[in-house]
Amino acid sequence: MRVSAKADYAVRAAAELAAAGEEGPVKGERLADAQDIPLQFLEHILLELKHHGLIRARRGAKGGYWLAKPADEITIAEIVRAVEGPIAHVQSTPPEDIAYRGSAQHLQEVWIAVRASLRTVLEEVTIADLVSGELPSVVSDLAASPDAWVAR
Amino acid sequence: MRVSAKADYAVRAAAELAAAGEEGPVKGERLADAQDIPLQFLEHILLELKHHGLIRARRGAKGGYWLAKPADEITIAEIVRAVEGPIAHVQSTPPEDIAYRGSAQHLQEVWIAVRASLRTVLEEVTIADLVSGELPSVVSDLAASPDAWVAR
DNA sequence: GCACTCCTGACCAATGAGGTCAGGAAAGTC
DNA sequence: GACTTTCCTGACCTCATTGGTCAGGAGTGC
Repeated sequence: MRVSAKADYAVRAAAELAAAGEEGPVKGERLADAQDIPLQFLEHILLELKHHGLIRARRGAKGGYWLAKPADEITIAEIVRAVEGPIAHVQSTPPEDIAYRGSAQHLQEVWIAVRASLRTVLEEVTIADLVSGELPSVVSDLAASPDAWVAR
Repeated sequence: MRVSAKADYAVRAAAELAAAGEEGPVKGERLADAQDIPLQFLEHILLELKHHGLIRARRGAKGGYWLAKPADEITIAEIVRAVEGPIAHVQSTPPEDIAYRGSAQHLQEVWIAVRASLRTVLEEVTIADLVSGELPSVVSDLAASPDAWVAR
């Protein structure tokens, strides 16, 4: 139930690419500097994003990375899945494939609801939303409650 | 973003205890059998739940475990926190303590919303709800959508 | 005294997290 | 063609976590 450094880094790098927009390929080093991410680690992450078709790259002088799609067509969920794998799996199996016995019968519905609630946030926010700061209302409503900001 | 075996096991054991109700202490072995959980592993988990004040136990013949509070006062969130630690931390720090730079400024709100959405499910469902199958409407609504049951 | 059951710490193998290092392979420049 | 730049890739490293097992100690009830 935690967010890994990799996922956090990947989203931040994507945001930086979106902000760069049409100004041509952005070097890995610039992304690393802008977001304070270890360069060599970031390169591995960018490679994964590339393999999943979310970004593209060119080598050599004038080389760098750019988004493979418009920023408003890339969701945070896609990025998280690319680097962390499936969301909200239980013991590494998807919740719809689990059968519970006895008193735990209905636990499956709970894990399904957990995944669904994560999706309502992660699949709703695009990189463009993130950069502009205009988050979908589902999300800004959740983040607006003072309760959401306190630890438990 | 995954649910560990420990959390899954812990919730299932708690459900079994709730179902046993007033019939006195339940042996670890019976819980393990009923929910198909490795006994020795389960014992460690039950110990953690006990240390967090969620269950109680007595040794010896006629010994066993029982819930420390009424089942409708124990939420799934409490159980998950007891065995997995804080929910939705980013790189092991709570989202409210992270400061993002540049284009990632608003990422903090996103992670806060992620945590809030998890809480709306996990803090709403009690062990009593789970056993009875009458889940809160927030949760059953989420689980009712066919969309929630398909992988991505 | 004895059986029963929980309690606890030590241990273990496999995996993931969070990186670093070294070199190779394209792309552009002179 | 040589050189520089930048991405690409695999190997490696340390440490913590996951998902357990094992062995024994300590209460409890009869």
